[in-house]
Amino acid sequence: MAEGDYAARTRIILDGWACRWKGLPNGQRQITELLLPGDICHAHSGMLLRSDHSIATLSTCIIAEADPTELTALLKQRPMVRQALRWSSLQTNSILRTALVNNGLRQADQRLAHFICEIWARLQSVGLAKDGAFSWPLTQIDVGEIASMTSVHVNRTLGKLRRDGLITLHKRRMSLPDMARLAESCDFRPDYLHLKAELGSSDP
Amino acid sequence: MAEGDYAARTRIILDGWACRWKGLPNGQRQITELLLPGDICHAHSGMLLRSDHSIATLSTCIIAEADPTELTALLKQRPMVRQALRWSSLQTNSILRTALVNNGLRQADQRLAHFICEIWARLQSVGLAKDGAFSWPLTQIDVGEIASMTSVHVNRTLGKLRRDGLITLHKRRMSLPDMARLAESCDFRPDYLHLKAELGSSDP
DNA sequence: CGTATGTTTGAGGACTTTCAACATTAGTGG
DNA sequence: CCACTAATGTTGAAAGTCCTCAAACATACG
Repeated sequence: MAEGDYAARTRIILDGWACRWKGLPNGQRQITELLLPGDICHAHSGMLLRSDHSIATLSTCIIAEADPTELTALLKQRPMVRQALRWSSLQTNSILRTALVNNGLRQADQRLAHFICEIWARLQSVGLAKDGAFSWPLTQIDVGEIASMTSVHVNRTLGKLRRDGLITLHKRRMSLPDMARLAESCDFRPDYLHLKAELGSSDP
Repeated sequence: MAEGDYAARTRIILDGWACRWKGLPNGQRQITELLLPGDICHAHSGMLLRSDHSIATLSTCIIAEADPTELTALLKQRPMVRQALRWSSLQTNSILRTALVNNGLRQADQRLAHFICEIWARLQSVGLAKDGAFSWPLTQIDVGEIASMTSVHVNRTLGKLRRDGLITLHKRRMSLPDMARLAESCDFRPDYLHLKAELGSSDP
């Protein structure tokens, strides 16, 4: 989907990684959010807003598409589904705010560490991270466009995290030997993801 | 309102400027959004989420508070109000994404220029900017916490914009002598605010 | 009118970028 | 299955942007 398009159907990522991004006339790009398996793509249905950003896949993906009329019906009948969509929008909001803090305040090493922690937590919550290890399809260029730094500096910074024994990254696979130390190094506190506790409270 | 609080009542800013912000243990702060007159404060009602950020005023403010039960009733009866709230949430989203691009990709002068343009556009849309001039209650420290830079660098950068004849800032009043050149200097395109066109389409 | 808050300016240093070259990996077609 | 080409990763040196520290100045508030 490209910037300026009218919001398309609601989609859900079943497998693979995608992202939302915005570009500048000079060619620079900024990835604003990662879309991981289980994430909802557009919940704009019915608002007829022009999208202000683009969406792209970062790996091969399997994506489910919701039929608009059925979705509307579902939303009328099932308040919990409506609530889930609203929850998703608030979580997105919260993740965006945290990204702003992360990219704005922390410097390279802590910034990447925090980003890695977030991915870990999100994948963990959908069962895709076992023993602190998970698939990592991102190139260093991708990471640069997420963390607002050049791929060269991403490379050097990942090297530092490696030398510090905080991460192992090989063949598109990331593993975190010492999760506690990594989280502490960048003050990662997963509250902002609203993952466990709130999922429980929305059960009844 | 402070981080960790449970989301409070829905409020609307009638006059003055406020903001949402997050802090780091070392004392650094990042302002993630400005709340201008007409903006809605929390539309989280009923979700019982812990807030992941704090809210503060940046000037003296006049704020309206909505009665939770009346608001719930209103939302049931008036689909347009519900739509307006959803629209507000999407706009917030969009503004956050643009801030991420702005702070991440542009450098100091263009970054501040773009920020100033955004404020102008938002104030303009609620009738608070006449002839490209408007109230500017922010200190340079505030601006630094918005744009992720030190107040010293904000000072030097504002000086540059002044010398370039792009802004005039005196006694808490900002005016933009050459709006077109300012907007062009930072590639400001207000689409992402979804201001005019969409307000029209939600009229019927 | 004094004190706290905010602005302005200088010099030096730190982090990050840029440019460039080279090594490695992944993808494609024979 | 291998060979070849494009994409990605890695490393060095130099330059820039921005930050830190510090002090002087202006402004706002009680």
